[in-house]
Amino acid sequence: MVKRRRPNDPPVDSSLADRLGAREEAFSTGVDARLDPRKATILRAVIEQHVASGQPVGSQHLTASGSLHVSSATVRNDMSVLERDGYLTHPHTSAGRVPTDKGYRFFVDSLGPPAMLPEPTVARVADFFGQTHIELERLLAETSRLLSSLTDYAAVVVGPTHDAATILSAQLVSLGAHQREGTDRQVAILVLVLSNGAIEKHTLDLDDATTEQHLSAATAQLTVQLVGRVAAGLRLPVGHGAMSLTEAACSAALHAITPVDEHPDDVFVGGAARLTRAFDAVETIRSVLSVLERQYVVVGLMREALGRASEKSSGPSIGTSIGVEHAVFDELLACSVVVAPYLVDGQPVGTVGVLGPTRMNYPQAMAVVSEVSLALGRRLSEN
Amino acid sequence: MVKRRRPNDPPVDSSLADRLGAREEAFSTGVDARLDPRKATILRAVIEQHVASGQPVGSQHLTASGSLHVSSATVRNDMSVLERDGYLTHPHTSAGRVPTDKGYRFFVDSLGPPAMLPEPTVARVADFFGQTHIELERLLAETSRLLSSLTDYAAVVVGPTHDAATILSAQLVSLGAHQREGTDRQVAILVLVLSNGAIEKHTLDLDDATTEQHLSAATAQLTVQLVGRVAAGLRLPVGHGAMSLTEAACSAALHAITPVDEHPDDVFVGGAARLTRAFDAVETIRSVLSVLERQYVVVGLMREALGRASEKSSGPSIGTSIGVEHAVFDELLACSVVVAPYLVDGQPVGTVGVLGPTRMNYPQAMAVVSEVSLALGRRLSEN
DNA sequence: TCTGGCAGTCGGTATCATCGAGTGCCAACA
DNA sequence: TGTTGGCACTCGATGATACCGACTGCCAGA
Repeated sequence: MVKRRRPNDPPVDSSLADRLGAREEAFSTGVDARLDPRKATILRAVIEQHVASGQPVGSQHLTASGSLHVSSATVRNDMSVLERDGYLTHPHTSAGRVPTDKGYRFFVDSLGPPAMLPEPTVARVADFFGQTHIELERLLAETSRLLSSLTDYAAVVVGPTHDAATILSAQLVSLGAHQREGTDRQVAILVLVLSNGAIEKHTLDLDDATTEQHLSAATAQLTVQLVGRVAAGLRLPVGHGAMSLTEAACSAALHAITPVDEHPDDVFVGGAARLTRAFDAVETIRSVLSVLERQYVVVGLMREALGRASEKSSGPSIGTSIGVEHAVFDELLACSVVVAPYLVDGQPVGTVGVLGPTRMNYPQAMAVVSEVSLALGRRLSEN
Repeated sequence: MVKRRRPNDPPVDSSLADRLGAREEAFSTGVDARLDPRKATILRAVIEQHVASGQPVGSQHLTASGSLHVSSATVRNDMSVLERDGYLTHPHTSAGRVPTDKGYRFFVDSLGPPAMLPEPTVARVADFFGQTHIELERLLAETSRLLSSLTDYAAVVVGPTHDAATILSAQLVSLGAHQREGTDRQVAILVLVLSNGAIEKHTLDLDDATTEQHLSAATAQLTVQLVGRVAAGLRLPVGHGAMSLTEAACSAALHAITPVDEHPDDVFVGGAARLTRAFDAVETIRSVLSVLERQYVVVGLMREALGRASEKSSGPSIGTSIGVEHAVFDELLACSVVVAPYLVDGQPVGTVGVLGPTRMNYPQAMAVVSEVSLALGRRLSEN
């Protein structure tokens, strides 16, 4: 029964109160004074225990686990304050405490720079990205698997934007003629190769019997007009009257590289099956999985989480979004997201992230996401 | 209490016994005489009820549902024979009967040609494939969603093989030089456009500083050597000594269009989240979902099921694989698969299918798969 | 060969008592 | 004022028990 108290690490993000004040409406009492050191420690301990065990944690458990040198009664008092302030709840009277989303948010914001990953993990990441060159698409898909396997949550990789990429090649290829609604039509496909290794395509519907000669002429024109230009700089040629073949192709090119909702950036979701372990209610599993099947929603979610990125002093910026914070996606109320952008030549071009239960091992997830985003960026910067 | 008996439809696939004999080892009693009409009717009724309700079905329920004009005692007797012969089981003494995989197999084999689909379903399929042209990949992905939404099971679409397709264009594009392990290397990407609308790509690692001139020369040579040729006819040029750039590119082309295990045909899995409703054990859900994430396994499963296709007189051949029949994939013991090839210009080039619980609505699933495979084939044959 | 009747089986559900982890509060104390 | 030990109270989880009902299996009679 040692009763020594020790001064605990007190770093509390001062913007926390503001950021959460607007969000957690159920809690409007103005008591947003930053937590005192011991309460912060207790909150952290509750979260760590709860994440590890999945069970509500009681005051006895906490004091028994050692690092806290106060009596269980004191812990109880502090916990009830933490509950009043919205950081904890308990499912019923005689149960232990469970962190709220606000509690997790505090926890995440009070984390320092990402912890060191265990050596084997670092090695796996290095091995993975040290592989001989593979297709961009495949690389991204495999990256999502890697992330998922390292964290045991579902992982998302959003492919690089084409903004900074230059067009290396443009080609119009005829797929041949076919009959449609009585008239002869012809379908051609425009293939663009971009400097980031992506290949984008778009079909064109040609309304008259365009000859091969027309197509190769158009391809030549396209080569002049497009190759070497930065993808983001593409503009629609101002057409006067009917569009020429080249103009139509330019417009198709623009479509091909512009992500829209129905044709989003490439998104790779890996390890979704792992989420079955993360939740106990089957209905939750179902709704989360079906959200993950809608790519544009996933992209939106990643963007949302990235917007919440902390501007830490060192290391990459890591975004987190916890439960109610992305309440727009109400199927994901029980989920948290940890994302990081990856940089090619210093510019953020895409994101990687994991999606798991709010009861997530944040430090580990953040460390892994950070490591993988750095490694992926490095890899893509190579050429 | 009407006691009139009526002669029921007796078509029993005579090859059934042989096909199952080798498979269901737990059942070796030689009693493989085809089922008498009433037992067949009872079996069918049990299956239909069980599929509809999910519950074991008892003799009373069957007689109450009307179409069976015998007493429950008679049904009981028949059911116990059906159980002895391996078509039914019951989970415990005081429970009703549940079909075995062998029971489902009998049921499926005794089905006639696919039933007519309800008008709205037919309309949805027609609408879907009547859309203006979209990208091949997108079309296939959306097709898997359509299938899934129509059946409420997970759906799989395997993209068309390139065997019959001709090469429309081949192009080598440099992605620029980069440093790797001290030496200067260069990466180029070979892009093939095939007549079926597919675009295949493969990266080449060039070990010396190849110039743009070399690449365009090689592209010209490739165009001569490859364009117009049938993809299946590609052969590796017999190299004497070091490979020339063109030879290397040809070899890359071969790789690009040859599906191997690590680089399978395009596979699109849609609606996997729907499987959460199909099983009650979370562990089953998890293992099935994680199998669906391994594309090459899915391809193998589809192939297996397609090999089991019935050679019915009319309509497309529909393959089914039920539980133990694909015991190789032991995670899928609780699953059944219904697949059909789709034909382009009369040739089967790919498959569509659904994967659901063995307790599946086979007639409906088969009708939908059949309809969609026909429609997809028609659509792809258009150009 | 079919049928009605009846005994027997056994899982599912409801009820009830018990247990114990955990809280909240209070008085005492540093 | 903040901390602590003690104590009453709450309430879900667990386990025992009984009951119900849906089924089967069997048998004797039509």
